[in-house]
Amino acid sequence: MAYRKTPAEIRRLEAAREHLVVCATEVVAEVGWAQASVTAVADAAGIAAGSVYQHFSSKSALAVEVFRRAAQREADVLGEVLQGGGDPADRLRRGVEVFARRALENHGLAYALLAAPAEPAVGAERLAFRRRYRALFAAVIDEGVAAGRLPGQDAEITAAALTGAIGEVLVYPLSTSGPHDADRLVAGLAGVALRCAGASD
Amino acid sequence: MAYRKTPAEIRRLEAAREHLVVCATEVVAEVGWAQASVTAVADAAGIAAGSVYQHFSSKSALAVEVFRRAAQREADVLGEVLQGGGDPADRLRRGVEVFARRALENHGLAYALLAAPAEPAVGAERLAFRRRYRALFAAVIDEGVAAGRLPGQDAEITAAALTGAIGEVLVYPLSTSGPHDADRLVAGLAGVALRCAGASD
DNA sequence: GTCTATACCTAGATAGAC
DNA sequence: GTCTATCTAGGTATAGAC
Repeated sequence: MAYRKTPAEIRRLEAAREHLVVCATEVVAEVGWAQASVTAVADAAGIAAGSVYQHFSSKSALAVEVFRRAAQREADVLGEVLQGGGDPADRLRRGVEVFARRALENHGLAYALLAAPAEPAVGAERLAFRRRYRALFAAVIDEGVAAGRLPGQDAEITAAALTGAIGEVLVYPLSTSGPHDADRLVAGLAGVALRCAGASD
Repeated sequence: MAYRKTPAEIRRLEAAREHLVVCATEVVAEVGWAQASVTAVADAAGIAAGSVYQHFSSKSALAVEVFRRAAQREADVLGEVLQGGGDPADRLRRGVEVFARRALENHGLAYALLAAPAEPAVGAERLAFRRRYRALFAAVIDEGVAAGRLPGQDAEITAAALTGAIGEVLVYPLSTSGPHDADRLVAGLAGVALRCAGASD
């Protein structure tokens, strides 16, 4: 019994934890938070329910980790597009398009992140990330206003409205497995988002 | 023991049920769905937990009734304003203003209706009512487009965006008890809603 | 019809064998 | 470290006295 963990042990543990998070994410994407019990997640990862507690102190802690990972990826992608160069209104359009496309391509996970019923800890995380999305939108709107490309407005309110609008427009398609015309939806959403910010085009 | 209930008995029963619904609504507005256990609700109504089942077959049934009553009131008020006469864009603005004011005046309940974590049955009801709000908005937008007052657009998408935008803009103020500048918020929200629909003004 | 007391179920968390 | 088996808590729903 080593006094401290060997590098190999550490790596193996981290890999196990990683595997657990990935499997849990898949379960959540498929059945939602409410049905993603510790047992279900452990089964998916091929370990015993009790072993989950080797990696996370509680079910909530695992759920929060799952949420953060996935939401962070989307925030990164959105930020990348919104903070690029060129016309702010154009960046806004592309940001909305990219966000919507990714959500539609991965409905289960997107629905879980945006709207699915979840325990309080995940709900709090969701609020936090919505604030981050909002901040990203607010920044590009402020730029557009400063550049005279968008009319004067309260960027915080517009950004919140954008966040809510995108979520709501996506939720119905996301919550059904039936086919929907993605192109039409994405174009319509981008249009309404631009109008929201007052882009003339 | 009467063969069938006397009118007085019926009235008393309905009053008791009514009282239960009202008290449950207050509890939900104060502590949210998750904390509104049968015990808590019964305590608030001044009856025993078991007696709740004299009026509702399950906790879910009671929760759904509470949600429906409150959401219906808002839908009625919103419909009243949106379906009045005069300029469609003007009606849209007033509808948003009225909805937002009422929500801000009654944050607890509004937050419960719009966003608070809830059991699946209530979640389903929430989706249903959002579709109704959306339909109300879509109707006035279609009118505005037909009258040439609003630019051509997919009214369903715009209506969904409005529903989401209003909810999101209100959620943050609603979830905090701290003071916020209601007038500024309402004006900003009305502005973004009009832009959303493409109203030039 | 309403109360008290309790049965029961679900799901998270833990203990101890291996 | 991981599994099996179990404990526990919280909350819905029910049974039986009054």
